[in-house]
Amino acid sequence: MPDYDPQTIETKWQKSWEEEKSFKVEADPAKPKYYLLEMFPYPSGRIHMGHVRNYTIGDALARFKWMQGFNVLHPIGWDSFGMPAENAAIQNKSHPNTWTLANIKTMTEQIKRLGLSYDWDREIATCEPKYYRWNQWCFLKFLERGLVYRKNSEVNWCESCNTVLANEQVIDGLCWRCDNEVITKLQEGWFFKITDYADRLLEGCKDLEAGWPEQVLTMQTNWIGKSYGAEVDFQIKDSNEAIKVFTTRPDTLYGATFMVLAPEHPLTLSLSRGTEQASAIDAFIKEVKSQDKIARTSEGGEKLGVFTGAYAVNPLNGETIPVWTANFVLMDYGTGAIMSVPAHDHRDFEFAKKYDLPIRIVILPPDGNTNADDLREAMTDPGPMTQSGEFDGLAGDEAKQKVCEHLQSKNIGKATVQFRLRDWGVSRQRYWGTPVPIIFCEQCGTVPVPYEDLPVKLPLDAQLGDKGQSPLKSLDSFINVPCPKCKAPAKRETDTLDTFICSSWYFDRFTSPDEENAPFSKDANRYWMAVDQYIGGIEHAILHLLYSRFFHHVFRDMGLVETREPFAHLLTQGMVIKDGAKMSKSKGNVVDPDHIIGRYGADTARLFILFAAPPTKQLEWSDQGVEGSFRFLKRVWRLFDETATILREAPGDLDTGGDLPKELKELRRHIHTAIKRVTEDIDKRMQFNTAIAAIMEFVNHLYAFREWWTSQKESSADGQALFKESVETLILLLSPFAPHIAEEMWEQMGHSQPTHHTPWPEYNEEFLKADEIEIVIQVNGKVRQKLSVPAGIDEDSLKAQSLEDPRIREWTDGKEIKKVIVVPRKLVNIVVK
RNA sequence: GCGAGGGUGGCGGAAUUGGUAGACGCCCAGGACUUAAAAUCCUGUGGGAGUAAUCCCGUGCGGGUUCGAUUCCCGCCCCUCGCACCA
Repeated sequence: MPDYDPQTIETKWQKSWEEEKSFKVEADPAKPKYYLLEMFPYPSGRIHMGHVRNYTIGDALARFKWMQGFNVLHPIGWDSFGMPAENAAIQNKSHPNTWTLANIKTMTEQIKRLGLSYDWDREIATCEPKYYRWNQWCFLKFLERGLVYRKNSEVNWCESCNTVLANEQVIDGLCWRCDNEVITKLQEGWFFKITDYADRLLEGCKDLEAGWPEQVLTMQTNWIGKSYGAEVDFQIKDSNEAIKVFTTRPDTLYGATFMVLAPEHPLTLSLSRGTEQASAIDAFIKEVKSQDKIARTSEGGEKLGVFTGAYAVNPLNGETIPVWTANFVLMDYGTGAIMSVPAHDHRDFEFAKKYDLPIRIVILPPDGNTNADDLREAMTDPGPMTQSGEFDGLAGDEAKQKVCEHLQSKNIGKATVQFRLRDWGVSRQRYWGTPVPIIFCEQCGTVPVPYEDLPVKLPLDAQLGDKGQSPLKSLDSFINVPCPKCKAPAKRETDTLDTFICSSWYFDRFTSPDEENAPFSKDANRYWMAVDQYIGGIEHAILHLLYSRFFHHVFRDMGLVETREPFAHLLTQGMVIKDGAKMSKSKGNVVDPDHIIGRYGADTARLFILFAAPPTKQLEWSDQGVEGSFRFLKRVWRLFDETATILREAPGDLDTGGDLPKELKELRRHIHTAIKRVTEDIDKRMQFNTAIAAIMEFVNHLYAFREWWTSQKESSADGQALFKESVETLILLLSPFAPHIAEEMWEQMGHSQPTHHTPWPEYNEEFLKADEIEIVIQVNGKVRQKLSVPAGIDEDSLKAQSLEDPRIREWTDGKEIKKVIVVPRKLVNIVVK
């Protein structure tokens, strides 16, 4: 009678799965497909509990889908370009490639010890030329489509990482990777025109409502930030020039009492020339430029401004209004200039009060008071226009529309939209990434590397500078190339591409990882995409998930993919925490997955992680909880092991002809209840914790049944058969969560087909019904009695029986019975007074 | 400030359509087995009163709807996350 020995069992089955290539799949139009994907890991060194949780959730689902008969694509790969490799290499005086490959090796071993159902034949690593050549291909194709451009601009710069960051990679003014403060810097670089797709990315969110968490969609929607409004031209006094502004409140145009330009706005400087404000403007521009961009753009920052010396004309009321410049107006949103309506905008109000500028109420307040002197704060609510000439009385969208029509008819403005989204800066001044496939030629200018010359290989013999400066800039063998057009000596671009490009289409590559003539095969893509279920951390809610959607939309325009969106369903798993905090080395609360697997086995680790919390919630690590899961698996093993003989001799089928004794009927009901609960918890609710709870309850019932059964003098063949059915069901229900122990028991039961190729058990509604059910009897909504009655009892008898019950009589005697509510199969509520 | 999600025993969490609040597990206590321990099994376990039967209270707080509310509505408090001078 061997004890449960996870190490032996797990080694045995992992070896078997690997040798048999148990989870290898091919596209097969005859079978329904299911593409399950976890966000592929960065090979940082060793796996942590967050990885374990991510992959365990995915694996449970994948195995379940296999058993449901789907052709399951469940791949894994490595997001293996990026800065940590460089930093580690500098520290260890090694090479990023060496470091990365060693980490992949270590982490592969660790992942394999978890018993995950991956198709390892599809493994990819983005740092391999056969992968990143297609990043370059995408770059060139996007360039052809006008979606890539180069510009000199103020960019986010991380001093510690020595590189540019995209807007999405700046979190609270800090670098997303190293938490260092981000500064702005003028830098030339490549941009992806993601703004061209702003509207479609926004609309796509609607397609995703059924499958994505609302939170993520809200974040994406806010990030794209579409605003409806109007562009309006304000004529500059005594000049032919106009200042173009964007406003979301054209209905407040009559209240525009001054204007504000961004300090960087070209008119700020030019308007002030020749006025007595010239020197003040010069000083102000200088001051704002030295001001930290983050501080400047954060709410509550002090609003500072200076009069430019110039005036403009309000196009609707003809009033002359002063033009100011101020730090809170940004050059890169809208037109870089605003009309200020202090009565109806918080910022304008604050600014007007500070610099004593006029305020005029043009939206009627609820109390009807239009005296601006009484205004304590800006009134930003919508309302009827007032003091606005012919528009008085119009309100809301109608008012805005009418004003826009008027502007348009006079050719001084029009309805328009603005987006908060900025183009995606993809140039990185670092080494360990995809080289940008561009050559600079003095004669021909910027020349794309011809497709047939791809990949532009990243030279692996380069030595990193000790501050992370890219060695490419000084590597003559890399830089010096003939111009593809004129063959004259030219120079390669030395920037590399943002690693987020690698992860923006890897899921497409998984459909045909060995494709040599394209980033992926269209046929394979058509069969496998979209990803049916994507699983990963919420930290990618904007970054990776937005970029991937952008790529997918472009691919669709290129005719490479057919689905509208790449990820049909998204699950954002919660964090793993311990002692109330995220696991981290600095806090010393890290639990090493290897340690847990070594001590209890992968099945215990998996079971605990799935049982401790629903997948989307954060999970508090508990060593005692792990003990509990281990104890449960031992309990399952014992149940199986101690009855192995009985199970082996059991007849295959139940002799259903005879009426079963009560205990057997009960057992059968427990089997089918367990199947129903586990199936629905996985499939409909994705709530593994309750699925496992249902299995635990089932096991408790099996123990109770076994005790009753072994106490019987004679054991019936039906009992034996049903017990066998119970244990086999248990094994199958358990197998997505704890696959090794399940597989071992399954084999010992005499099955040659592995569990993941065995159909998922089905329940029979008929067997879910009990003969006797418990009905709760309430008096005035309080539970006073519980009755066991036949399941088929009719309402009237139930009602009568309830009213006659002695204990209920104690509450109802001498009182007037106002009403009796009967909820079939559940309760009776007697209302008395 | 705006948006989203939360608040249930000592702890993690259940309650799926308005119908027995606390499933399942952890912790803890008691018992069985054992020379003993470990392992295992059994019992108990929201709070209060009571020998007990049983009763009262109880899902952040205050109200409401309802025969009945963790669930729906109104107001408030607190926590987490995201956005945040975006005109």
